[in-house]
Amino acid sequence: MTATESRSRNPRGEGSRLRADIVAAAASILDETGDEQAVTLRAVARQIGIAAPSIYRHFADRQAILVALVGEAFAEFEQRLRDAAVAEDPVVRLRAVCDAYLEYARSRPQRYRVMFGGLWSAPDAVAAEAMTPDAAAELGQGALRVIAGTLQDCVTAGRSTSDDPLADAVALWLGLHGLAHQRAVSHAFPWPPAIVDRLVIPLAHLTP
Amino acid sequence: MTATESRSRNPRGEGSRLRADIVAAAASILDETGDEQAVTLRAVARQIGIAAPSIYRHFADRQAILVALVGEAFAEFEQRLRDAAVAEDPVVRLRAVCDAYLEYARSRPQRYRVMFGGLWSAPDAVAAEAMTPDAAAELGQGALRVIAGTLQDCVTAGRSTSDDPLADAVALWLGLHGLAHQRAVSHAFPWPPAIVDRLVIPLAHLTP
DNA sequence: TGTACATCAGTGAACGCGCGTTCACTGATGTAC
DNA sequence: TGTACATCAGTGAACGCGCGTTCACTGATGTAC
Repeated sequence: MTATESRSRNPRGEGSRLRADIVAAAASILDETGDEQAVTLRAVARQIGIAAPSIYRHFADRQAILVALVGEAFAEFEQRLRDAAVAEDPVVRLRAVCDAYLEYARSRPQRYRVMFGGLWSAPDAVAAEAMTPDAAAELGQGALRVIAGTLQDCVTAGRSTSDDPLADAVALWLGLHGLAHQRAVSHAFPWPPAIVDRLVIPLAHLTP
Repeated sequence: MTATESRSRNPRGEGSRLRADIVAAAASILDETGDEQAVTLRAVARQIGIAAPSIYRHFADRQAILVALVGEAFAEFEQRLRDAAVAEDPVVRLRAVCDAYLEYARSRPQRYRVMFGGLWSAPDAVAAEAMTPDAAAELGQGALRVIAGTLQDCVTAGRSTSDDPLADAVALWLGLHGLAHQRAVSHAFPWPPAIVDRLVIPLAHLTP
């Protein structure tokens, strides 16, 4: 969290490197403190070792940093799901996607919380045009499409009895989200054994 | 949000009325702004029409107000679920409990978000002894017990094939929580029809 | 090859703000004698 | 019945703090001529 002090100015034309550093610092502060309010311009600047006003060259305001952070996080998240969907067997593939989903949330609980935490429902963000309602609605849809596609494959292969894979993908996602979110939030919850199976198998209508 | 100004001092021995007013004001600020950071001592004091330091007679600090607010909210929440569990038929009863759960979250989305939002996972709250880890873990367990009891009744009546009603109650709760939380957070999500059925029926293993 | 100049990345000081909290206090009201 | 006093509910001014943001700036580096 302390400034590195060793930072030297970027060469000309590569000033946008600082932009990446800012987003990375914001992510690291968020992961460490677990509090999006702790991601202040000054905290970010301290961590990188720059003066706070330097941020304005790259972001319009504080909110814009968080918007960029969440955008990148969703892209990485979706990629993890895609990378997990490799097995031949569609049921194995679906289970791997679900595990990747939960593993992402477990490895970055605070980031997950903010991604799905309604940063966007706050009047501020949208009103300040940091993010359009359309863009906000699109976030996470990519991840949902991965789940829906894999579930569709299970149905096609006769391994799921879902009568509406798209709708059931939403239900399955809600179950995963409930678990991921509750895990991110509570350290002491007494989870029953095989809780993931108890969500995935019925929600995906997998046949034995 | 503006001060009433008409408030007059409580009679002797009933100073604790102000305590209730403080919690109510905090709840109203939270519901209106959707931001727990907006629940400041000064905002609460403004809303009630008192001076900010008057709060210290009733609460040790800012965090204590939020702890009291969440405690009351959970008690009310649990009562709603109990009140909903009246039907003779256990499946109807279970469905009514689930509907009451979702209705509570829909009517008080911001309060729901904070209740389950990990106010407690933040180092601050527990470290500041505003709340013990045990007390934090107990929150929401009452609501879970209502769901588990009703699901058990469904099994006993031969209307659910769950092999472990307590574990499946957790799974069902996670599904409800995922839906309630996502609804609280996103205004624009394209919900498929009958999403509640798609969660409750499979997670509770209800038989047709 | 030299030089004036434009561009770029980033700085340091300062602003006004709302906040949590502390402090010594005020003034009404009940109670002991 | 009167009165001194303790208790109680709440106040007003002030503190130091970290914040987002603005402003005029610095100094290195590439480029046009």
